[in-house]
Amino acid sequence: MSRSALRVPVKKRTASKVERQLQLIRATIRSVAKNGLSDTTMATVAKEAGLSQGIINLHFKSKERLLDETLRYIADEYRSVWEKALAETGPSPAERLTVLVEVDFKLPVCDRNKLAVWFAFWGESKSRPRYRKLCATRDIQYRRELGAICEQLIEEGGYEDLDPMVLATGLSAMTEGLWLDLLISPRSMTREQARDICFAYLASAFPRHFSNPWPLEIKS
Amino acid sequence: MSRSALRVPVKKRTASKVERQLQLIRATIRSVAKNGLSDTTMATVAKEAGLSQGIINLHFKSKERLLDETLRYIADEYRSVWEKALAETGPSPAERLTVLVEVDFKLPVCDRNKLAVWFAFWGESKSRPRYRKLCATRDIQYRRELGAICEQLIEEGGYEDLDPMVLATGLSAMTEGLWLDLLISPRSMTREQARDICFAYLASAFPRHFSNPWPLEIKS
Amino acid sequence: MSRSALRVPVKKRTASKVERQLQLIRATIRSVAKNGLSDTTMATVAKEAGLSQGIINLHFKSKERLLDETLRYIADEYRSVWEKALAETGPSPAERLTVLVEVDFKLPVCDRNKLAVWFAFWGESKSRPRYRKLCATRDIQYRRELGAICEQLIEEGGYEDLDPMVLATGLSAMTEGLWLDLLISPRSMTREQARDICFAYLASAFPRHFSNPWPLEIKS
Amino acid sequence: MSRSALRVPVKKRTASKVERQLQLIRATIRSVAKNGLSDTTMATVAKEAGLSQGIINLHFKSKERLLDETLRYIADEYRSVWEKALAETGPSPAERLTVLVEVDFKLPVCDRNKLAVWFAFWGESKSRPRYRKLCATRDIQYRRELGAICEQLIEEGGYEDLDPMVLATGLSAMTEGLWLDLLISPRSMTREQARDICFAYLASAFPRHFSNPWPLEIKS
DNA sequence: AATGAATGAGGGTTCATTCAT
DNA sequence: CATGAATGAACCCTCATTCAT
Repeated sequence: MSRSALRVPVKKRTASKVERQLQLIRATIRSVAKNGLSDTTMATVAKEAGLSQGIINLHFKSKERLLDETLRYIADEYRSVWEKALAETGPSPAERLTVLVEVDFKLPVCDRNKLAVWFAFWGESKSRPRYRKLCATRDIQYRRELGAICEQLIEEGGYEDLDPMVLATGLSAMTEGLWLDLLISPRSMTREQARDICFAYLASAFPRHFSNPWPLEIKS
Repeated sequence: MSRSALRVPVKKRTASKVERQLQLIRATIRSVAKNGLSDTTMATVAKEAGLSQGIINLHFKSKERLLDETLRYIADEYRSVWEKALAETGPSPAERLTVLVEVDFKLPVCDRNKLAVWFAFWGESKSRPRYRKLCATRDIQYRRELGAICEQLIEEGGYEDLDPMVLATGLSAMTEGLWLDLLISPRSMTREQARDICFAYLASAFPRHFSNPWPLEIKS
Repeated sequence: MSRSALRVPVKKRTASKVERQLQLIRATIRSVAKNGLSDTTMATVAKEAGLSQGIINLHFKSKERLLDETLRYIADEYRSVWEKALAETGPSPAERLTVLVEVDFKLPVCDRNKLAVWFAFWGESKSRPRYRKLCATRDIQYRRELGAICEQLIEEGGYEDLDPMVLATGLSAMTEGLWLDLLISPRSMTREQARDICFAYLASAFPRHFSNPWPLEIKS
Repeated sequence: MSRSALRVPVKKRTASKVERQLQLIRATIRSVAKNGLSDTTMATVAKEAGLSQGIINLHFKSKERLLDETLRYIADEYRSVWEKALAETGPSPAERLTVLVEVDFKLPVCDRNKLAVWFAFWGESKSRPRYRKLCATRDIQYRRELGAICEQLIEEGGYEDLDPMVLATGLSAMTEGLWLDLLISPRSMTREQARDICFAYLASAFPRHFSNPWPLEIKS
């Protein structure tokens, strides 16, 4: 009997290829979080994945491509998470806004390893247009959505002196800044406290839709 | 014709130690901004400074020390800028808050090269406790001051349901997030617009002390 | 004409780990003999081995380790040679002493390249405790054996006024000194003449067991 | 009054040049003994001398020349010591031989720093013809003298079956080997014990002129 | 004569990539 | 597909030498 007769269906082989790539991307995330981007080498990733040295160049053509795909993976995941969350939510802008804030401070988005990866790439983004582009794409979609929701809420709630893009940009920036805090000083805040700081902002801006989530007891 | 007649004004061959170190630190900032942290080498820095390869190890013992000193330089500069600004401002908490926000979005703090350096280091901070420590030191001082000012303003203005640390943390996070936007998408916003997004937040939180800085016209 | 038709027998691209390490150690011996210890670089060794630069750090972690292993290799070889020679010799102390001297002036021990390595390391031994330790280990075993044999011979032959350790130390020192002569002035003496100088010493000390190996005709 | 009028006599300046060179040579000896030849740099020597970096290239043209002069200094000193010792000794060959052995194991010759330098250079001598030449020159003179004395002693004492060059070479080799022992294992022997091992050799070879210097109590 | 800042070639080492197995 | 030995370019760093002071 020939060896090939024993083989599992070809489909499995293709599937396993995607799986391997995912395995390597996840190993990359762990390595970047643990070692930093500049100390992440093909070796650290391969070791983290429990595989051999040459495997990355087999599945991704180069280190550059591996990093690109890793960033794309996180960006795609982020987008699919909030899109799914919105899809499961009713039309109320306040509720939709609540949902958007909440996913930003829950797993799988607000995972410290993934935050480390985000900031690692952001940290290099000025000098690497490719990263900036990948990040920007993610961002534009999100801000557009956020802006639209804010606009609805302003109109619906009669907050005439508010600018939707100011709100969206401010909230988005606050989220990113809080992520940074969670990354750098994880002791100073929990994810829930970070989230509530955003809700406090929303309570200030939209007092008839959001209320202050006291008390928070943020450290120093 | 004598050789000296042909001589162009030559860079000083010797300079004071402090001067050279500053020159190298500034070259490092430019190189990190231009090439990213992981593509910043002794060669790129030396070239940026217009000096030879070996000079860095002469003045700083190692690359590691050069990067540490660069981060410290920026952190020190930041701190001295806002301390000086506060020292020149009266006791009114609203005015002090205004000043703090304004320095964050003016030169020399809100310089795109320096922002690139901040985020480059933040991006590696999870894996490099030394960086985290250096950054944290800067941060703690700033937040304490910010928190104290918010506390005064809350008390003075009768904003009883506001938490000073929530305000301070939120404002600080928003600033950092806006810096990130200015770094990654410099086209989407000016420094002044970014600043006004912060003032919009303050206007929401402290309506009797700050007013909305309309119109902003933030892009997409 | 196909390319493969032109192919010369190619060096194996992969070899067993032990084989490669041995290849590199032998290349190190040649390089130290040819260039001296301080002019032996990773490049000279790699070139001598016909391999690439990075190979040494792949098999030995560092240059330091390569040199350590090289010294250990020679020391181990030396010890195994005289131990084997003694094992093949009968119990007569005079015969055993003869064998020990002979081994010291025959290949593979008395190889000029290896002598060069010995003296290269001895020359650095004062400032490198590691080398001293490696050398001392070799020495102690040898002297102990030599001392024991001398003791037997003294007792057996009734050389009551001789001290075994003085003989052993003196003979051992003379051997090392002759090695130095063979290294520095290879023209002045052959290995056999050097050996016979030792036998002349033994003939003086143990006249009833050794006789003078005349004539030697040593050059000035 | 002109500045030059205040100057000390020119002679002093010339004398100080030689002094400086001596100072640097002595610093080199200490550095080679302490750091080894391959870790002896212009910096270690300058520091050992308490002078500045550039001074060596000022007084010697290069590092190579400094090392040459250092070796020459030690070789010259050695020669002048034994020549002076012989000059102060009568015509008796046994006495002259005694004197030669004694100076080899007394200061300033048998100084551990200087031994370290000797062996450092010998260790590199195979690959550096210049060193070999410098060393050989020293050696030839010494062996010729030693051979001549042995010849006289053999003739005078009727040791007909002894070969003067064998004795001279053997004694000289033993001395060098004992120096090596003193360098590598200073604990195992004193200079006096080493000397007496040589005298034991002479007592074996020339029983009517030398007697055994018991007891020695050499360590293992 | 003496200093020490500056240079730049060359050292050891790392690491992305290749390729025989 | 997968491995890991091998490569070689590029990294950080050292150090002999130069030269303005």
